[in-house]
Amino acid sequence: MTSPLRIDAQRTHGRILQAAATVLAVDPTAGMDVIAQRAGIGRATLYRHFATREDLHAALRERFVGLLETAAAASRAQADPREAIRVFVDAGVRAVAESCPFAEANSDLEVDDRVTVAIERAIAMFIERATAQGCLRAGVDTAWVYLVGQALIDAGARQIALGADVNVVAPRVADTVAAALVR
Amino acid sequence: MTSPLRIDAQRTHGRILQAAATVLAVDPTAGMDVIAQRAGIGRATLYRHFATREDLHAALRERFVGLLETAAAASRAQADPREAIRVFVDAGVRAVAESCPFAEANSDLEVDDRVTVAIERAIAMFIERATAQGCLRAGVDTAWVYLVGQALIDAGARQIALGADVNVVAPRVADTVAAALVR
DNA sequence: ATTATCTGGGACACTGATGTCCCATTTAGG
DNA sequence: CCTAAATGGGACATCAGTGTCCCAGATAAT
Repeated sequence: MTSPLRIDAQRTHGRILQAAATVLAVDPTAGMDVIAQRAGIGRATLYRHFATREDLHAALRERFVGLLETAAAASRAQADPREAIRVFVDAGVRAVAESCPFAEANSDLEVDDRVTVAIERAIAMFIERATAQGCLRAGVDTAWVYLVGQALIDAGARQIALGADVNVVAPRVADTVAAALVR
Repeated sequence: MTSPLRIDAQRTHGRILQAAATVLAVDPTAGMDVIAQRAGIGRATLYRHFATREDLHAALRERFVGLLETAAAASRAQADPREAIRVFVDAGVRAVAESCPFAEANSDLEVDDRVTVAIERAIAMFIERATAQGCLRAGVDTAWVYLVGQALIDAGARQIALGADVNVVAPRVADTVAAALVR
């Protein structure tokens, strides 16, 4: 039906996503004009690719879901719970950093079942293995892992959007989360 | 010069601050009408007490600064670094929960020197003592303490605004931050 | 009881962000 | 080279949030 995008249009599409991710990570209320400027294109062109701010969010979210599900799978493959949480958080930081949209009034994510499902499965498996191994800190349950993980991942991703090096920040956040939850 | 407020007006003033704190903690972009409604008053009355949204922010920030400086003092009094960070974070969660929403595009706080000064002094002392005692985790510096502390304090405060019990959340956040930074 | 203060609510102007449309120009692809 | 697709940029309507004003009614203070 729809003919494939011309290659320059595909590039533009990607540039927009990238720009939106970094801009919105720092200021979730930034206007479309700011995003367009960051992407180096006109505002009208931005609207040709995403008819609505909400559409742009959806696209970002879609990319995020993919990255997150991959991360969850990689995490599951780890036998050691410490390593599992580390892998998941590391990937989570990268995912948020280049797909943004946690910040946008958390409401966005709760809408998408796939996100919560992927996260909660990963957390459940982590807790199970950590409990079996007796290294889970007292009082840590699913909700707390979720809270701590989300808070630190978001903070790390913001640093990256601000110019910090992903390969420094991501592992560091992962270590910190692991330290916070496991002894 | 200015005659003191009538007692019902004082009550209203307090109700506004309280309402603003809880509403903005959940959604920093919430409109003045939402805050007024939460406070159980009319929008016009809200503007009689705070001529500008920025004025309301300033008032919240002022309350926040006071609570934070008290917290910093209490933290300094603790000899054990673990206890010092715990005390500071616990008070920090309560301060954010009932005063100022960090979230509001972090820019707000960076403007106020007193906040950063109080925080950085507390952190510096913590790091110094923890280093002397050799219990600081590898790679933890001032910036990282700041990042981790802010992220978890904000997350905890949001839970409280959402209805969670302060006396459960605050100590828990404090323990988690301590675990994340000290071994 | 009387007055000054406080409040509720509606009407209004203003501003900034959103989304649409159009036209001239550039660029990819057959 | 030639056509269709993509872009830049400006003009425009719309809408939501902000802040102002006014008036009638309620409430505290003396």
